Amino acid sequence: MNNITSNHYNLDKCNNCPVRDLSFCNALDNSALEEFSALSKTKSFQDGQLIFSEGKTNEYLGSVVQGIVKIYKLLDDGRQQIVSLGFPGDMLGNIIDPEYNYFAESVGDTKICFYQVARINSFAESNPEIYRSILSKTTEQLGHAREWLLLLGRKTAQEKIASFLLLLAEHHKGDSPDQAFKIPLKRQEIADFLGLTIETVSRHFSNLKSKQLIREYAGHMLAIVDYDQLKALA
Amino acid sequence: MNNITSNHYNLDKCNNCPVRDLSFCNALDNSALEEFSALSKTKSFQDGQLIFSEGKTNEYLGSVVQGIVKIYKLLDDGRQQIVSLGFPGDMLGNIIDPEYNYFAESVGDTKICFYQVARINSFAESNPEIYRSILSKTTEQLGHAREWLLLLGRKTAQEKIASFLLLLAEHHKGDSPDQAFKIPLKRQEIADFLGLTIETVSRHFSNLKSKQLIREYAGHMLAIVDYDQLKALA
DNA sequence: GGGTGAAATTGACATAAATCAAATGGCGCA
DNA sequence: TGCGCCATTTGATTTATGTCAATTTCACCC
Repeated sequence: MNNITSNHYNLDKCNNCPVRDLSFCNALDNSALEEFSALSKTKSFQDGQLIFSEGKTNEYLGSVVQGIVKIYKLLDDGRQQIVSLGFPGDMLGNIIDPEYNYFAESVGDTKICFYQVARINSFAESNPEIYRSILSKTTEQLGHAREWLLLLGRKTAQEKIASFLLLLAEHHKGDSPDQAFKIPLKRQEIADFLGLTIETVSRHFSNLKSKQLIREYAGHMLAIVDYDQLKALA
Repeated sequence: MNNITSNHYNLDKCNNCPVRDLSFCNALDNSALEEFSALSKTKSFQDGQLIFSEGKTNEYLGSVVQGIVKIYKLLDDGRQQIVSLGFPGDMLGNIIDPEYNYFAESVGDTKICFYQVARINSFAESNPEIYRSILSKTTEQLGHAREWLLLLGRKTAQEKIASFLLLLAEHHKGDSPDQAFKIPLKRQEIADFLGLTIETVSRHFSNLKSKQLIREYAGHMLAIVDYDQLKALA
């Protein structure tokens, strides 16, 4: 990420820039959006690929175009906590801090659209409303983080799992109600997102299956059988 | 808070507005700061007093002037998680969401400076840099929230307590190194901040005391005896 | 100074989740 | 088809933290 401009990353000029469809830029009018989009470059990442690291110079602001990105923190002994999942449309990083404070890694294959922080700032001189857009995204992320504080600090393992499944379901609302979807995270990642161990995650999945609240098939396809009852557990 | 403009709250016009000294407005030049400050009103709160509630219309953005404010979320059955502590200089609330998403309550006696969100927005028409200031504060809060996600999700009770004490110590750096300070939170509040029970908090305080890493006296005065060892536990 | 009530501590015990260890399942690939 | 590698599940056991119940401490006030 810190050498995103170097050739071996093979960046594409982002012509029909994805930000157009993202609330990210909802404060910009069409011509400003055009101009801003021209500053972006998209890049593809494979499953498990590192996107940026804690401590590295914060040169780029990203926007998830496709796939899911996990943002996580590490303790010295390797304990890991995922602090955010970036879905399409979500902002990645910030334009304030001099360094990244997190690790970001691709969950499955992803496409991410990057903007140089420096360019955003100079663009903002004539289009200051860009800051309000970014503020809006950041406020949203703060809300999610605090929701998760409640989950991590006060919910039981079962409640955590139920909340997580409902969160995933939220992101498939468009598809069609009660539609099955693929669980994008491995059990270990779910554990690192919920502050649990892999075994506890597995056991509670089994519980929910035996209670017929969910159904899992064909690898990792998940169907929520009884949405209301699941919600009651969350 | 939703009737902050009504008489019985007895608001003072904030003449020498505290925001002047807060990074909150660091993007504003002097005359703009003057103008902005004139929009503010300070209000005092007593220990335990509710400042705003989840679900109420978000009409005001606050800035903590004096004392500490706890921001928390509740589950239906009363389980509580403090998601943020607001120290002097910290922003309270946001200018994006239509409603408050949290409860805010005074920890000890506090003074808070309020701005109407609507006025901030109209002020921003001629001073758009205000958005960058608020973005900066919000990004900082997001960083703290995510740091706490790591704590809640992955740290042991002992590590949580140690981290908490170091956090408090951070806010007394100015006073003088190794200076004792008053623990502003009750045990129950500490528990609700760390995702623990009051008994676990108490036991680990006792542990740390018997290990001579900290000393507590005269009610709730705390002295960190061995800073480095405490840090090693965090 | 003694009484009152809230807050904090301490003890005994229960339990949810972690840990350790095996077994099973799924999938690419020779 | 079967081997090998992960990921996942399941089981047995331990442990950190929660729960329930006294007891102690402390601030406040008459």
